Amino acid sequence: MPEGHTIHRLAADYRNRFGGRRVRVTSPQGKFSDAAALLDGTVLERTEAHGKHLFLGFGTGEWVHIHLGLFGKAAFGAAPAPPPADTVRLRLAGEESYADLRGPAVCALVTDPEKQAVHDRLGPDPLRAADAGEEGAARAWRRISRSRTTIAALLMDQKVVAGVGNVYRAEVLFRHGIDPYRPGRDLAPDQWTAIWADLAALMREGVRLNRIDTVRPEHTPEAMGRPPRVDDHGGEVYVYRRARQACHICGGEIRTADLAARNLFWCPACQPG
DNA sequence: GTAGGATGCTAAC
DNA sequence: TTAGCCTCCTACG
Repeated sequence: MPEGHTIHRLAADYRNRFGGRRVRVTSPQGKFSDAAALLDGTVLERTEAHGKHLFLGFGTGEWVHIHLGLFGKAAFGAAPAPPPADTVRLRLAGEESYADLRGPAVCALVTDPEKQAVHDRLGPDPLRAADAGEEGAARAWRRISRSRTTIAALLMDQKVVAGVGNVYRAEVLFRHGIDPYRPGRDLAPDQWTAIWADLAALMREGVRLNRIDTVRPEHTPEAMGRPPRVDDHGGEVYVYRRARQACHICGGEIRTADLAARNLFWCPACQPG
C-alpha cells in the first residue's frame, strides 16, 4: 500500500472525517500512550502529507508525525468504534468515525521545527502543490543530472523525489522506455520533464482510486483483446511483480533483480540499455 | 502451523 | 552492505 499516493489519500481521509473536530485519542497498543493522553479531547486542525510522511496537526500546536514504513496501515470505520485490536498504535475516534493505525515505522509527537526538519530532508513531491510543476521538476533534476547513480536508485531516494516507491519506480521507467540501470546524468532533460509530469499524473490518479494503475487505455486487456486480469497488489501494471511473465507490449520476458535491497522489475526489450 | 515476503527506512559495520 | 524493526497475508507442509 504505502507509496506517496497512499499518504496523500490518508491526509485527505483524516481531514474529512476528523478535521475541525475534537477527537478521542488513544493508543491501545501502548507505545504512544503518553502522547495520546496529551492530545485526547483536542481538535484535529489540519493534516499534511509530504512524500511518505503524514502529519496530523492538533490544537495543542503539535503534530503527530506518521510514517507507515513497509507494513503500516490506517483503517477507517463508522462509529461506534469496536474494541481495538491490541496492535493498534493510534486510534482517533469522533462522533461519526474512527481510524486505527497499525504497524507504522514512525508515530511520534513533534513540534513545528521538528516537522520542518522532516520537510527539509525530503525532495520535491509530485503531489504537493508547492512542488508541482517546473520548480519541483527542476529541483530534482539538479541532483539527477549530476549523479552517476542509476535512475532506478535515484527515483527511490526520498531526498531526490519524495513519495515514489517500488511500484511507481518500476512502472514509470517502463512507461518511458528507460533502462533502470542508466545513470541519472545520462538522461536527457526532456526525458526527466516527461517522467516528472507522468509521476504527478499517475500519483494523482493513485490518490483518487487509492491504488496504483499504470496501464495506458490502449494496453488494457480489453483493448488488446485479452482475458481480463488483476495484478495481485490490486492495481493494473506493466512490470511490477511480473517477473518471468510476458511483457504486455512486446511479449518478451519481464526481468527482476536486486537493487539496493529492493526488487527491481523491467522489460529489457522495451527498456533497452 | 510455520516460513517468508511485502508498496520502507535507518543505524551500524 | 547488512540486520533490524513494525504487521499481515500467502504458500507450503
